[in-house]
Amino acid sequence: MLQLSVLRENPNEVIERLAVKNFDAAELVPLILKLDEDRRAVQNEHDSLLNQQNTLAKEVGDLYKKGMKAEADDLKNKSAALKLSSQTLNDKLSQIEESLHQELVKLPNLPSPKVPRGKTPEDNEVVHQEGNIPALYDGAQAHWELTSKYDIIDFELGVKLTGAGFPVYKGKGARLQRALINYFLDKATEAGYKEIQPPILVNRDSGYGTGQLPDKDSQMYHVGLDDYYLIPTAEVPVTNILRDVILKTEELPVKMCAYTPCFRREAGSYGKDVRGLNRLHQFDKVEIVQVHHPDNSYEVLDEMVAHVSALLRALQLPFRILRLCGGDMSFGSALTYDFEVYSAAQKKWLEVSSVSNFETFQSNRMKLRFRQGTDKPQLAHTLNGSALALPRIVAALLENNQTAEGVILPDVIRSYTGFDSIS
RNA sequence: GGAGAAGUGGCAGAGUGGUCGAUCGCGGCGGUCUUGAAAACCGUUGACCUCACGGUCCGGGGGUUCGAAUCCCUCCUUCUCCGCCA
Repeated sequence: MLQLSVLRENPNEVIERLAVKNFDAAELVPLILKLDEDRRAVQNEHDSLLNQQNTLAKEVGDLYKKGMKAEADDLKNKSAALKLSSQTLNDKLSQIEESLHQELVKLPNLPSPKVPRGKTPEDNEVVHQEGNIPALYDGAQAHWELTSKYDIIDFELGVKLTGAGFPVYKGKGARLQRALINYFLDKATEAGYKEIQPPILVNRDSGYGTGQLPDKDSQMYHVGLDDYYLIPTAEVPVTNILRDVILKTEELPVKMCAYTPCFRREAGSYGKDVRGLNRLHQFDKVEIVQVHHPDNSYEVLDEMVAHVSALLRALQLPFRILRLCGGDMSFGSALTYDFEVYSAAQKKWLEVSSVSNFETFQSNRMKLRFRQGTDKPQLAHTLNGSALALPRIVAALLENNQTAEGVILPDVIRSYTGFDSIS
C-alpha cells in the first residue's frame, strides 16, 4: 500500500511512475486525494463534537456532586442531542475511511527508476548471463522422461493421490529434494539468515500483510472451514512475523530464511508450459527475507542477487538474470530480478528465483516499523527472494547433466545426496 | 471435545462507573556524582489521526449511561484441570 503522504506531495509523479507498470492512475489518484480531504474535514467536525460531549459530561458530573440535579438534567438533554449528531458523523467517517482504504489498496507499488518500460516478458531486460549451455548427446530426453525412466518422480501417482501438479518423489528423487533443501538452507545460514520453520497455513491478516489479499485470493488454496490459506510462498508467514512490530534501529537488518512447501492454484495456466516439473500446484522452496533500513535496501537487493547467483554457479547451471519490466512486475514490488536457468533438453529458460525490493509497500500494510533513538517510528523496507525454488532446478539438473549412463550430479550436492549419479 | 480462570503501556502489575491515557516497579533514555564504570539520586519515557486546536486507542466488535479500562452481550486469544491424540 502506498503512503498517503506520497500521494499528497507528488500526485502527478505517482501517476507517471505507475504508467511504467501500465497502470492508469489518472482517475484513481485524484479520487483518493478527494476522499482524504473529506476524511480530514469530517474528522475535524467529529472531534469538536466529541470535545463538546466530553466537556458536558464533566459539567454534569460536577453538578451532581454539588447536588444541582435540575441543572444537570438540563445538560443531559443537550448532551443527548450532541450524541445523535456525533454518531451520524462517526458513521460517515468510518464510511469514508473504508472507501479511502478500498481505493488506496488498488494502487500498485511505484516501480523504482531502474525499472524498464514494457508490457510483456519479452520486454524484460537481460542484465547478466553466465555458464555454458551444454551440448547433449543424441538420445537426450526431457526431464519428465528421465524421471519416469529412473523412477524418481511419479506424476501419475500424484494424480491418483491428489490431482495434476502434485508429483510424488521417490527413492533418489526424494533424496535429491531433501539434499537440495538442506544445501540451500545451509548456504542461507552461512550468509547470516536465521532459519525459521513457519506455519504453512496463514490467516487473512497475514495474507493481507504481504499483499496476496484481497486481490490474489483466487491463486491461493483456501481452507474454508477455518478461513485459512495455504501459503504460496514462505514470504507470507516469515515477513508477517514482524507485522505490527516496532524494531529498534540496532535490530536491523533482520535476515530470515525458511524452507516450506508452497501451494499455488495456478488458475488459468494450461498448455505445454505445465509439463512435468515446469509448473506445479505444490512445490518446495527455500526463501530468504530481509527487513532493512530504507537507506540501503537497494544494496541489500544486490547482495541477495549475488547470493542466488552463487547458488546457481555452484550447481553449475547456466543462468541469466532479468530485470523485470513494469508490465511483468508483481503488484507490490518496486524492483524485481528474475533468475532463469537453461534446461537443455526442453531448450528453454525456466524461472527459478525472483528477488524483489518492496520498499515500504508491505511494511505499510503490516505496520512494520523501526525507531531511530527516540524518533517517531518509521516504515522499514522489506525484501525477499527464492533461494531457490526446487522443481525447475531439478528439471535443469536432470536434463543438463544426463548421459547415456545416467545423470551425473554436481559436486556440491553429492555430500548431501550420498550418491553421485542417478541411473 | 468438557470444566474453570484471565486478557491493561517494552516487561511486570494496580485500577471495578466521573480530570484514568491510566498508580508503583523493572527496563529504556537524559542528567548529577565519578579518572571511568557501577551504585545512589533527579528528570524523562506508548501508538494513531491532525498544520494546530482537538480527538481516538486498556484483546476485537456491539450495547447500557450525561459519562466505561471499569456494567451487559458476543467473538477471539492465553492459562489450568479432565478427555483424546502425532
